[in-house]
Amino acid sequence: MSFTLATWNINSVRLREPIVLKLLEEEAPDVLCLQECKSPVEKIPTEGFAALGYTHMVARGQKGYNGVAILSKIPMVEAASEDFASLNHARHIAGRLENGVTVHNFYVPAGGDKPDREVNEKFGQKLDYLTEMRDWFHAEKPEKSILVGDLNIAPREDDVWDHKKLLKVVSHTPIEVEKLAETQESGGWVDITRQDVPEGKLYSWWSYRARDWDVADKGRRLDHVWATPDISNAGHGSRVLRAARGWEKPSDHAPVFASFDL
DNA sequence: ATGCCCTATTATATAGGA
Repeated sequence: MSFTLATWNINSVRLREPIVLKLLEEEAPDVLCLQECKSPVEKIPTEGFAALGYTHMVARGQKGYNGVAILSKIPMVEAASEDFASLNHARHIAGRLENGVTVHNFYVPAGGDKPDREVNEKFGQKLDYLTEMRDWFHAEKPEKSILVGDLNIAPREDDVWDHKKLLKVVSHTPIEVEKLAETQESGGWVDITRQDVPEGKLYSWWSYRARDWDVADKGRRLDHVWATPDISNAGHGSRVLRAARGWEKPSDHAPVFASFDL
């Protein structure tokens, strides 16, 4: 079977219910992974999603911060939920689809301002979170799996608007890029987005602070779609729905899509 | 690279985002 999946940091699923519905109506991915829902699970507005055919959901939530959810048209059961780095944060949920594919949805800690764990505890937590992800996937040896989410790291030079200017900015520092590579290698994960779009600038996030995000185009590719090697060849059709960054009351992230023919 | 920003909170300033 073939299915399409999207990942989107929504920055409040309740405030942005209208544009979640717009995405589901207009693009109709089979599976939508959301991050930064900023809502307890019981307050996620599921009725409208279900009315569009997204009758399955697995989620973790907390009040005000973090929160991850997977909405699916395909029957799905909860497969895992880890609290890496013991932060007591809702940053990971995994679902197993009826077709046998496991989908991991992550919201990796942003890491604060200064890229130095001695002066910025949050940066240390980000590195520790990635280390524990790495070790977990090393033990888990994932198969027939997809990993998506806001990983809060733009690894490649062409994943940011200016590589040199961002070398000391959290999200693109060499230590984070190396950590992300370790995590990716431990699970054998293939970057599906860059498998499909191997060349050129590609972003999924543009700051709210830029006066004209579209013209300035100072973006970063923080949102990722990975897959295990046994299904990576089935991945295709990757794209960033940049237009969604310009929708009414937008998230600062745009959805990233990929399809799999299995 | 900072920032003319944005969100949730038993809110009315603060913490967090990246």
